[in-house]
Amino acid sequence: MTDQHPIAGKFTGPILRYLQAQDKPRSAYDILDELRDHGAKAPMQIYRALAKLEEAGLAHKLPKSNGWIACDGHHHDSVKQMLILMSCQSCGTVEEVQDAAIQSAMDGLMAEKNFELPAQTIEVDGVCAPCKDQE
Amino acid sequence: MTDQHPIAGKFTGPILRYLQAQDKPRSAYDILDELRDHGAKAPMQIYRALAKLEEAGLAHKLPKSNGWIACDGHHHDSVKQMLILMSCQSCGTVEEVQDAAIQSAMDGLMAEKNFELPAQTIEVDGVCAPCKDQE
DNA sequence: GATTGTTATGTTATCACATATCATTTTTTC
DNA sequence: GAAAAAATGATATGTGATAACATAACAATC
Repeated sequence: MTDQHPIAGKFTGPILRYLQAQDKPRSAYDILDELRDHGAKAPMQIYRALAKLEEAGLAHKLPKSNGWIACDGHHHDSVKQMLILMSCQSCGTVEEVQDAAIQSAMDGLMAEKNFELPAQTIEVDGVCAPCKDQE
Repeated sequence: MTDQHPIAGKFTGPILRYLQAQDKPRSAYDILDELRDHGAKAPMQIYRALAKLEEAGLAHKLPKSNGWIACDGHHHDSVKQMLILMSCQSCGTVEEVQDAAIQSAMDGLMAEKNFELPAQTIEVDGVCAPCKDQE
């Protein structure tokens, strides 16, 4: 594979590279502005490409704050495992984690409630270790 | 307590009663339309009142889907405990839960990451037991 | 009771995020 | 290479949220 962005679509590659170069989430409209010189003109073009990237697991959407990030590269079990995005309110960075203990507790609760839960991405907003320590 | 809506503000009472009468979340603009005859004219009036209700623990915002619900009346530990809103994609109902096992797993992860996490409201979207069973 | 500070409320305008819809182009498939 | 299907382009609009400023209500102090 010589191509770093093997997802179909005119904008998927540029978007992915742009997101990978960022150290914090970007909005669809940020991306749109960035890709003007690639021919992007309307939000839909960006949202369509982002949907493909997300489906491929190459990008994640922050469900609360509407931003988008490139996946950190670790494999996620997108079928069953909840993906937790730890977002720092101070510096803006986002760390991706999947955690067996949380997963197991969540599975237990959902079984108890007889609630059918597909894989989720949840966002938690706090203060990351470096920001916390430098206070 | 004789007053069912002891929060200051012209719209907090009517909003709370409206939300309590609903069986699914309503948007701020739904509420605005509903409260026209109480004198509401602009979104800010609703958002301000909702912020007060939320701070008082009488209403919750669904962080993903932007809706608002009245609290179900159970006491929530709003200081430390994560509130999970289980939202049914089929019928729209929302169940509020706080779960010790999930809390403990989450606390463990946050301690491990040295991530400071204030109380969170998270929304998970699935299919509730009644909807699941009647399929 | 006039002045000042403070909080609550009203109002306009605008920003930000997301999608519906339809036209056009490209690709696929027969 | 024509018909069907999928992708893309482009316009318009729907939806959620807040900035910014104006006014009113209230309380405290002089």
